[in-house]
Amino acid sequence: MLDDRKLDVLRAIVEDYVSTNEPVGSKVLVERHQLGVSPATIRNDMGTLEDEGYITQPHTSAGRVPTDKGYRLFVDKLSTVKPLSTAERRAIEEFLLGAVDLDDVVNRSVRLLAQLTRQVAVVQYPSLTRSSVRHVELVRLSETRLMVVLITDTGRVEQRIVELPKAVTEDEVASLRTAFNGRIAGRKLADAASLVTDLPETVDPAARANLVAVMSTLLETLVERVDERVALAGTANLARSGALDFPGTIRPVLEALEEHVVLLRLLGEGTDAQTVHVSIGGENPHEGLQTTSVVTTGYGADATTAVASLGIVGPTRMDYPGAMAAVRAVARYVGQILAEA
Amino acid sequence: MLDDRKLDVLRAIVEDYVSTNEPVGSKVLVERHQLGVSPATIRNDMGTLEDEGYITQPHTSAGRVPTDKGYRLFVDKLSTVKPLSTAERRAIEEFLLGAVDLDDVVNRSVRLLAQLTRQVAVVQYPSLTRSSVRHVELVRLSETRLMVVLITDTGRVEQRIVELPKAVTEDEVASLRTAFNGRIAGRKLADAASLVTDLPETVDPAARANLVAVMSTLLETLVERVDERVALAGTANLARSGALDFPGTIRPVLEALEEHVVLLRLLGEGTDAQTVHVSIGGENPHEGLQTTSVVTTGYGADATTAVASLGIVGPTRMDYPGAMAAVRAVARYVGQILAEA
DNA sequence: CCCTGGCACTCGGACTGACTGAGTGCCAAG
DNA sequence: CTTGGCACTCAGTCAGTCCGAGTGCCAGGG
Repeated sequence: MLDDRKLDVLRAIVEDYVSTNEPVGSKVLVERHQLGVSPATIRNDMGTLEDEGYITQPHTSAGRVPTDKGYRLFVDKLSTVKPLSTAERRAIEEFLLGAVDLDDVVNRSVRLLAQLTRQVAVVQYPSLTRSSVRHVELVRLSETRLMVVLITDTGRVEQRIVELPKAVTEDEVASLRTAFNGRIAGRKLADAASLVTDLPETVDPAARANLVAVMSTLLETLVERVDERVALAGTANLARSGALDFPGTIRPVLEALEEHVVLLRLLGEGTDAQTVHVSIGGENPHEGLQTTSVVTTGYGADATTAVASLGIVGPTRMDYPGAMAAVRAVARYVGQILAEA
Repeated sequence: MLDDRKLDVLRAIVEDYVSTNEPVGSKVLVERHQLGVSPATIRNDMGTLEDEGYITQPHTSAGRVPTDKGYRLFVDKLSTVKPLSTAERRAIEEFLLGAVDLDDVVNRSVRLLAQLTRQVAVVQYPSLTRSSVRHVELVRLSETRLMVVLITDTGRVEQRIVELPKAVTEDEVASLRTAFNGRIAGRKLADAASLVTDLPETVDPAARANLVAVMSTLLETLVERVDERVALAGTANLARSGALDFPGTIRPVLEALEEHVVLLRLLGEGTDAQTVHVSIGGENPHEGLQTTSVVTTGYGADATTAVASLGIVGPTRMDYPGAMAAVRAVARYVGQILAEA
């Protein structure tokens, strides 16, 4: 059905269209690429490509434009990941090395990614449940108020204030602190929940009531913590090509990007640190993102287990090889930095 | 120069233009408002208003549109702050009361403000330097690494990891902790810096080297902490009226909004918790915001001292009375919530 | 002195029709 | 299977026309 030349034609169409933003016709196609045949032949090929649904023409007397399906084929079969230039690599490295803490790492990454791809960049903070506990700190604010501070190995710090049902002394807090840290430090947060539950048996029964309160707060922090944080940058890039890439207005896209729930769902697709996940146009779950493509991948301290995801959002007319390369590269560097911290 | 009727005319022009988004002519003006005179008279008034630079016409055969100067006069002299409906007040209250921690308060506020005004909302996190210290916690991560956690009375928590020049024991950390907290808890962060400096005299000289390291980190946190955080919401509102309000593209505006430095500078203008500050069009320092207006005010636990600012950014063609009322109301509620926490 | 109605003028926006050129689909021949 | 030729379609552009909103100005009246 689709012989090699037709695939070449499709690739050429995608590449030309991405770079020129204009429907591409048979004539310029043979001029710009060495296809070795005449425009008429290309026209025939384009005809079958259109029949198969890979390309379409905006109106009768215009050239062809790739469809979502066409981009999909291009991404899956026709494109090779474009390696970044050494200059780019060095820029990434330098830029990220200056980071002082986790917030800074995330912020720098997201800006960097936006700048590299000239698209909207999204970086998820390292997930709590997928990180391990480095330390739990209990701070006695008053007799009945305790601040629980959770520090993970990815450098993330979360705190919650607990109202205690019963007053505690500084000493009691100290013993709780030791008990907790002895138990769950170094464990995955997901496991920590169960470890905490059977802790009460081993401690002074007098402190039990308070313990339960603290425990439930901890659990709440890690389970009910749906508000996983994300950082966003480069929204101005959406307005770059005028309204050329988006039908009428970028409003629905901006709205979708403001819903962190939506973003997290997008990022959820690419939890694997090895592969780069691409979601094109209509493949996206969210209504407002039907005209966009999303390129994501996971990142983490080691290559196998991802602690979170990052990626970009842009028009379907996007430089996929470049975007995929940038996303992958930034993910690797971020993972590396996390591993060092 | 400008008698009462001319001012009435200006007010009418601003109000009509804001609601219809169309240049307003003399005829519709007398139809929609009870001015008691004929269109011809209005035309004369409009003529002088134009001579004075308060209004302008986009092209010859069109109606008039307010200039920045016109909006300025309107805001200063002609508008009365529109009180919010009780339904709106209740909505604000309900929405903010559900907040669980500082992050939540800020996020809810910014979304609420965006929704109320249908503009871009900006909320600054309570400033570190203007808050007081509730507690300083030192966590010994390893022999030479210490985590410093700073908790303010506004509920903000900041942490930094310090590399110590010399190993410390758990006991030494404990004594440092007590020394710090006895010294600076309850003081303004701005004062804390000086209090810490003369601390060394009173402590075990052996711990000095470490102390200096910790101290400088603390200072760094509060002084060099230029990266005051801000939350942003409602950017999709910029794309609402198409490109009607912004010449060509909203890109420069989006770009400006991504620069947190710019945002902070905008918010810096309105540090007073009593008054609402309005900056119109060309009055804005930043290039990309020449076509926007900014409405800000300070907020804080009590009415006199503001710990941070919040506000909105929108096109100069904006419902100023409504925006000012919403900004003020949200600021008050946020202040109230902070006072309770 | 100010207000008013009348009138000529300007000019953007909408509509029309003609033309151009890019691009296609199809067909018959190599 | 490829190719050149040809008729066809249609978006975009340009010029011309018309309409109406809105203005500025002026002379007359309270």
